[in-house]
Amino acid sequence: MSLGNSFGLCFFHSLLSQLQTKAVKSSLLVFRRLLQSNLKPSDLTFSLLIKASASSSFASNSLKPKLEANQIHTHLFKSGIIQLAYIRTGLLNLYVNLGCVKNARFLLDEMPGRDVVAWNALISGYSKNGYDFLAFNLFIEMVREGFRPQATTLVGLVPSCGRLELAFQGKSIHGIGVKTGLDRDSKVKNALTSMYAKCGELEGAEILFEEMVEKSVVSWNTMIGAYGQNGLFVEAMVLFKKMRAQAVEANYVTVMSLLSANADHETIHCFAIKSGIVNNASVVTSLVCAYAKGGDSESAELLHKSLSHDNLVSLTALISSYAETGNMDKVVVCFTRSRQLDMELDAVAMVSILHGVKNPAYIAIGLAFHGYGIKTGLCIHCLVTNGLISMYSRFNDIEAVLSLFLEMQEKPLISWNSIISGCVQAGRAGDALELFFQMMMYGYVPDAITIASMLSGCSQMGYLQYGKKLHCFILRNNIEMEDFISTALIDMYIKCGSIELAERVFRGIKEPCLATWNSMITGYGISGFENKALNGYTELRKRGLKPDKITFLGVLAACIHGGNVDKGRRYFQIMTEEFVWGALLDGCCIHQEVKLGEYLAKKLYLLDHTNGGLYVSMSNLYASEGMWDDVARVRQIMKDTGGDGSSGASLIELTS
DNA sequence: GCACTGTGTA
Repeated sequence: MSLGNSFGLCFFHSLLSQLQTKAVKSSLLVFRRLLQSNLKPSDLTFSLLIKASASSSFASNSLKPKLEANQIHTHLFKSGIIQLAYIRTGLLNLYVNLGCVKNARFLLDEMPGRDVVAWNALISGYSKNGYDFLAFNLFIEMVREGFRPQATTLVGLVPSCGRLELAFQGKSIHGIGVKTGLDRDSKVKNALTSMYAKCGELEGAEILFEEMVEKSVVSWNTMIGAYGQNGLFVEAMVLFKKMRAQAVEANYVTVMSLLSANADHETIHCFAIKSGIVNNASVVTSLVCAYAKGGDSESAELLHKSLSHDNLVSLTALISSYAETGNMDKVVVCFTRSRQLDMELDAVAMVSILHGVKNPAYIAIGLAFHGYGIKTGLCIHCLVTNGLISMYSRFNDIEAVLSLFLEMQEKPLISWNSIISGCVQAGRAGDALELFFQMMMYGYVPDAITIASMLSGCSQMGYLQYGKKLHCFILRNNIEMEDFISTALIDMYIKCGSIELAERVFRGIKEPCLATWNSMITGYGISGFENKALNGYTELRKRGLKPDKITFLGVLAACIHGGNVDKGRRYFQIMTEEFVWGALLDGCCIHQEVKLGEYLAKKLYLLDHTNGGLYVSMSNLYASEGMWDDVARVRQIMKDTGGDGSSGASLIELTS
């Protein structure tokens, strides 16, 4: 009998250890089978059971693994095996992997003779789950109780300092490492390198990296990532080449780090194929994200389909790339697919979708997603509420915006920013100003984004005095003056009638971006400085910037204002010869010039009647003016000609 | 060691 028992157990043990690597079916199922066979599980059985559950519990959002962990916990409790330290730590680790840090904490607190391994498990558990302060406090508690930290302790704790950008605490840990000699451990060195990089102290990272005698692939990856995170993309690539030169084999993290360091995704894709890393799901997901970000939704979708298991991150990237271009039909298709797979969207995906609801024609879809958000509880996230606020403010529904805002339980700065910019965009600068004062009364300090919105509000109302106060605020608080803020500031001074002050701001900028040039050119135009506007255009071209629709409208407005028809005609010719007419048509959407738009659309049709984008632009233009009958008419034409304006397939049909 | 995300200018 006892021999039978040990044979039976051996059989189930080997089954459980196979599950660890395959991680397919529920390990608990195997365990139940074992109990049904009247076998008595030993501590080894439980150890294997816990390990098998832990390896299959990752990347799952569902409740099932958590319930399974609870069941294992119960069995352990009933059999008394939970008293064994190594079993208890295993269970603690399982809870940590499932994100149940409270249960893990309970296990540590009630542990009779807890050892340093248990402390390590919970410290790194807190850190992994983003409870950075708890991780730090636990470390202090551990040291106070007289435990000596190990290399594993530091490896678990140091990432928390990087995430919180607690450089000082990170350095203290580094100090402890030096004192105890633990810093000689290569894992500790890698963790510290990453911490310095995340805190923006690249020099520290470089020193540690150079110091390492034996650089593993993890070390190289860490340093490549360090450069990438700090915007030094060329350095990241150079280091990758060095790594290759030293014959260190790249792995999936290398590929992902390079992708996030803005490396050309097609090149990296080739490299991944050649080195056989392309089968890795994380790499494919990152590639989907890279293609999606680059606007190549088609390639992104192809890659996404090649994944054996659909995952939310990849799907979200795909959804957001469709949403970015306002292609809500595709977004809905992706959403439907996620429902069929029984995948629940998260707040990040929801936000991407809401971002895509720009065209008034899709307002019903926006409302439907609002409903979905309420039903699923996603609306509790302030991320989602901010998305809803922006969506409703795009449609000037300020009442909806205000009620959403009032219902928010916590109102972080970003939500104030959402609602203030929402009011400004809806042309209600007065309300924006009132909210701005309220925000200040609550003790919030405005950031660059608040200021940019408020400046835009001042332009609307012509509040020069208040605009000047905001300018002072920017100077006093050393708020970054480039691009957004300076453009808004210039625009404010122009709209408030002070071209001189606008010029002064403009001259203070070293490298004005296109938007800044545009606002200055437009400003000169409407203030009657036609020549200065045209000089601005020449200067901008000299600097190698590519003018866009707003530049052209600014230049044309300057010519019209100066009554200089000939010059206007000449610039108009340059635009039509060098750039597409379509840019001008989209420009009409911004200024809601329906008549001019129709004229341009006819011209464009003669040039290229297969251009589906033409109909889309016209439909958008009509929609922006609320001319719904005309929108319907254009859509009917699109249907009749078989072009839906976006799919490549229909274009092939038309030309064949 | 890694991927998806909101608020801002013309």
